[in-house]
Amino acid sequence: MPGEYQYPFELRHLAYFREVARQLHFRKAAETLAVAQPALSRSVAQLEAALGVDLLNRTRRKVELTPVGRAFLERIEPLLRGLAAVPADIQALAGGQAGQVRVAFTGLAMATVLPGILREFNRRYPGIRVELNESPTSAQLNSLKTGEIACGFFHPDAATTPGLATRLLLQENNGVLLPADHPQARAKRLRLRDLAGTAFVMFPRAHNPGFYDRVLAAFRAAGVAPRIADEVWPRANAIGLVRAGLGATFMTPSEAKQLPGEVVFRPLDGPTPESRLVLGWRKEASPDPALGAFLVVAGSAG
Amino acid sequence: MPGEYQYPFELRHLAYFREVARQLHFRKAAETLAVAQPALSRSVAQLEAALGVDLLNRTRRKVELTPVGRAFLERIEPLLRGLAAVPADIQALAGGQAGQVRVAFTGLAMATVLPGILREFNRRYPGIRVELNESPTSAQLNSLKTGEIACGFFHPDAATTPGLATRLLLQENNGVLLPADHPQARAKRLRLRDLAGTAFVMFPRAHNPGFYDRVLAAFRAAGVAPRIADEVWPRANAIGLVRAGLGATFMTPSEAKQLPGEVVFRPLDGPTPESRLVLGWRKEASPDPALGAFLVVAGSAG
DNA sequence: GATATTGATACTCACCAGGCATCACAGGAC
DNA sequence: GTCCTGTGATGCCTGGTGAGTATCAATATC
Repeated sequence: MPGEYQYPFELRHLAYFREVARQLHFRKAAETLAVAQPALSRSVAQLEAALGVDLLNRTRRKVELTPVGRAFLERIEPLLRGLAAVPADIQALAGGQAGQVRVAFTGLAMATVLPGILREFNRRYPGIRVELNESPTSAQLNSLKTGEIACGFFHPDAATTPGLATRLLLQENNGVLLPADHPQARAKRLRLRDLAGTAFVMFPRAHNPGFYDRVLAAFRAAGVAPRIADEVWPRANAIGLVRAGLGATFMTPSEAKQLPGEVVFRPLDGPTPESRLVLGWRKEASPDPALGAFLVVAGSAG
Repeated sequence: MPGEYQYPFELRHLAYFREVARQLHFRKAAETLAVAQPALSRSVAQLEAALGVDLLNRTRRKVELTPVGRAFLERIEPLLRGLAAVPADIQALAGGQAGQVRVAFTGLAMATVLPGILREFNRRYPGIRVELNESPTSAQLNSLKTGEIACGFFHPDAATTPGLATRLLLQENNGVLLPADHPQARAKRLRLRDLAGTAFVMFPRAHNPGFYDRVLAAFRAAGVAPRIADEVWPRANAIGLVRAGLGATFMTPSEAKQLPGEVVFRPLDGPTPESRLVLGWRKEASPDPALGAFLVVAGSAG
């Protein structure tokens, strides 16, 4: 039956036998093990009795392994070594000194807060590996629920998912990113209605319906019919399309700071959609220590 | 310090925890383990205390693994499975139902008793693998001393090596194996002096000086000067050389029975060297059980 | 043959794993 | 709300056993 206690020995027996097998000398092995020699003799004898097998050949003057004893030793040694390493590894894991965090992010996060957080995190927790995956908000919410990711940088919708904790990292009104040769590229400040007729590069609505709808609402408020040219993902490609002159796109000032030339960023006066970036994770009784470490760093950097 | 007892837990703790982690239910796990629930609770609590880490998250209504607990479980499961398999494997080994025997042999053995022994051994001990190596007598004696082989079929010299047990398997006077077109091939019986001038194929003297010298002694007794054409090893090649007409060679009747045509075997009257084949192994306090099984079969077949 | 070395044995003790009884708490039923 | 049931933890006691001390028995060395 699986699960039933099935070991005719304890680790003590195995470790004692191993030491005797190494030294082939009960007294010396007993000293190494910090135990009295009779206790060692009995423990090994018990092990042999439990297995129903002779492991050692004792004359009064010398001890040697039987062939079966040698085979037994070879079998248990790697297992004992494996078990010996477990406590330290687990403690490192629990102390947040080892392990991994799976993190999802959107393009905005990568263009703003994420690089700094990662740099700081790697400095403070070199033992923890961070697994990064760009992923739209909607997919992140799913992955959080299934446990596929430990936390995610995403754009919060109106409805907060229960069981999820979030921390606001960024909240900015969007401006527009224009090709350098756009007619309005000279203007220092713009309003949405100045951009009637300009094609916009968006992302698929399902990825973040909240923001998508705020964009449409801003157009409506400005009395302009939106012209959506392409929907593209991931985010970096949208910037590429703007750079290629295919259209404009919405962008926060923080993100725009990172961009090299050939495109111009202009803030928008009047109605303009707002972007919010949050870091979200599951509320849990015993959070993953590696995640805990990540949250600390992300919090102090935010 | 290597060798010191370094485990903050016993197998019991690990097996108990594993069962609780599987069922996520202390009472059910306790039943499976045939132990009372309080004992199980305390054992797991001890394990957590020893590691200084929370492995389980207990509310009064449900139990779940912490992330660290999951990592711990994943670490110990393969090790526990490995240890669980050890006793049965070792007992099979000790019972001679598994394992391997390294066996060396000379050409004479392979041409006479060895195939039958192997057939019978494989039938009776299908779990034991036999590792075979053709090897001259002198090399076998060395390999026996070093433990490189468990037993060997070889040709005993006058001096028996101490610590070695042997069993005589074959003792026959040699005849000669002649090419089919040899002048004396028609004669039913021969004496050594009839073969004066015939070239003989031998083996390097160092491989079995005892027999080599008995050959020379037989020539001397017959008043014939030996003519050694080639020295070749392994044995099968000598027969090939005879078949090719390059010379004659000494051979026992048992071995000659196995040979197909193009060569003729003739017994020798008068002085003729004697071949002895023995099976030899180290005398040991605790012999390898796989070897023991092999010796039993080889004994009943001999 | 005397001596030293070494593993096994006898005896005792202290510890602790395990059992039983019970508690404390959380959910569900109504 | 109240009761009931199911759950893991706690308190207490006992039997088993691992470990220590003293000693024995056997063998190799001189």
